Amino acid sequence: MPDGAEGPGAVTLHDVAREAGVSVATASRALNGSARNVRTENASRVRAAAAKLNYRPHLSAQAIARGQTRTAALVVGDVADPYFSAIAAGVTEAAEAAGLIVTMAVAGRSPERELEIIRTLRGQRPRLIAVAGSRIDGAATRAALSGELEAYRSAGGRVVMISQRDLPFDTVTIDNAGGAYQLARALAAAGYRRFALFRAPATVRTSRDRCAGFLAGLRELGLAVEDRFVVETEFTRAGGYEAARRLAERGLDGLEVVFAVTDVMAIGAMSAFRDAGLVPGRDIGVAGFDDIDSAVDVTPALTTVAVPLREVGLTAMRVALSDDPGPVSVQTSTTVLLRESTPVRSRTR
Amino acid sequence: MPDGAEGPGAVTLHDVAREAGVSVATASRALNGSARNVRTENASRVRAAAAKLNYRPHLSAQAIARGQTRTAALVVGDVADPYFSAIAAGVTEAAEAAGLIVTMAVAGRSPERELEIIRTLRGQRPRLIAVAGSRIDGAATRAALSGELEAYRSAGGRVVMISQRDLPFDTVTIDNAGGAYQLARALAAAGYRRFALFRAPATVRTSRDRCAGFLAGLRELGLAVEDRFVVETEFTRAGGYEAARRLAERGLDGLEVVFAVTDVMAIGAMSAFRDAGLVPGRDIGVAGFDDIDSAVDVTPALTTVAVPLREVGLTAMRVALSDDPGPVSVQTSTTVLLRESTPVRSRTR
DNA sequence: TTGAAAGCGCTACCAA
DNA sequence: TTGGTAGCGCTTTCAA
Repeated sequence: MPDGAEGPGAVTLHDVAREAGVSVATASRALNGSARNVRTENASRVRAAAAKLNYRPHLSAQAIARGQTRTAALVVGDVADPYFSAIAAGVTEAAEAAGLIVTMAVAGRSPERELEIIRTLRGQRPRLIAVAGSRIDGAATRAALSGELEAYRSAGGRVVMISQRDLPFDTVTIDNAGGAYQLARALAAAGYRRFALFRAPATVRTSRDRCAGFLAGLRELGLAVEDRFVVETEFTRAGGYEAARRLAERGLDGLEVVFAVTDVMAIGAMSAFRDAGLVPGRDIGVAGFDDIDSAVDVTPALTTVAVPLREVGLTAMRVALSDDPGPVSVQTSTTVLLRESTPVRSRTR
Repeated sequence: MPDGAEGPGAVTLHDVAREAGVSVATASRALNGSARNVRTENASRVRAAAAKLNYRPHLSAQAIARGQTRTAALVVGDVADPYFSAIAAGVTEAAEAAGLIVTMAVAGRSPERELEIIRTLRGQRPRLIAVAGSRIDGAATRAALSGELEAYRSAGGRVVMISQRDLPFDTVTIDNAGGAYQLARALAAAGYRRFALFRAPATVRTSRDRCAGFLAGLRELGLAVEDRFVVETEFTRAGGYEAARRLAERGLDGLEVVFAVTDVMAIGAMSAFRDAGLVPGRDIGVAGFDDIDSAVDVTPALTTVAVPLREVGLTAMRVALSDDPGPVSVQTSTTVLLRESTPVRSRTR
């Protein structure tokens, strides 16, 4: 009893074995091994003893002895963000179905923090590491990150990147460019001609892909976004708010619709427009991307590109738990949802 | 190399020690122990070897050897729910600040699942277990849950319950009754007299406390809620939607405002009212509880009772990591926020 | 079917 | 300051 002050310490297999009057080996077999080779009577004695003492096997000890854990590690940018929490929901659901415990870490959108987290997580020897975060191009940490994950994989671990295809690991991507492309066409078909683009710094892949897809869609139709209507801002609600505020302040000047690269930003933008006396959906169209839960609850309901976030999480786990060795890449498709925030424009011309 | 097919296996301290030409003891000291007692030259050799081999200490092995882990366990009802994800954000933030890894499990609002999860989690030997979920009264699992947690605590673990005070452990509660009480008074002061109540089954503590507080607030003013306006429904957006739909179908019949016990339900209700051709805030007032992010983004903005969710998470961790032995109970206060969904009623009478 | 004992990767004590 | 070594709680041979 090393830590008397801290309480009696947890019950060990030894205690159970003694209580049941068998050896630890037998107790181990009865509880967590192939119970087949244990006499029924002994097996039930052991189980009774375990129940009586409220025994739980020490997972770390099992991990050491067995040489593997039953843990899945998940890295997200921010749990409180519905984008990530929906993915996390999918991941945890699949993990629990597979009998794995999830350890989750929050990188807070910082590549340095992400790297540090993965270093630590690797020490857990999880069965897999799923990384959901915006890959930042040109981050100084990229090589280190890749090396860390590579070392983990070569030691037998599985890596799955969610929504970031530029690292040589299993990947579940979202068709960001394709979805934005379709959105551009849909908005054009609804009569919109003068667009603004709210985006994150170009180093954020997700943002860049969505922008590129959107612009490609417009270009095919002979349309474009004027430079002064391209606003670079933060990847948050506040960023969207701020961008819209600036725009409204300056005057819309013929602008018809804003595409913000995430719903969260779009919702911030709607709020700013309203605060500036503009009615979203009437005075200015607004579209987002992701189809987070609240997209249907804002008024007017937000036009967006639906991403099956929970399913992305499920898929990531399926990929990571499969036997397929080579870097697999799964692309989940997206769906344009036109809602009241971008009503059909009847142009008179 | 036991598992040749699976890869070379992870680098161990032995490998590092050999590479550096020192004993494992020295390597251990240089890397994870008090580096003071290691000759500078050796220390840097070891660090160099560790870096070269991309070594990460096996956390499970450390846990076994040291007799304790650096893990915090968190149980939530549903990660994708903003209520829980905000709490989770607070918990993870505090955990990471304390150098703890978070393992998170989702109970899916089922007491049985919650119990099973806690059993498993206990095997992790985390430093603490934080349980954020709606306590269900009369659940058959209550005693088992309590026993499980008690066993964990008596073995030196810390338990903190979030928003549920009926178990004998450290607790961080939300002033559900008080907040609802204040809300009732505020609505009455704004001129409302005829109320509806959307609540979860009475066995859900949070729901019950909020209802009780609300009714107490009304009662003090000589007001009440008619039985036919008390709707029991699910604790979700769909539940709120359904309740409002039924109400609208039947006819409001003088009803002035609905208090739904969570924002998520209130937002569902707003949506149903709108679908029934009623304008929330004009034809019918709506109020919720929690002040989730989207409460300000719906239109009209939702009147609610703000709960400092992230802070609840932070506080829970602070309590659990403190030395204070006795069951501590911290109550976080709430704030009524009157918004456009319940405009002041000018009664002409 | 059982128990003794050798590890698993690491820490920490004890001697040197 | 160092290395040898005895554990930590568990699994899994290997003999009996």
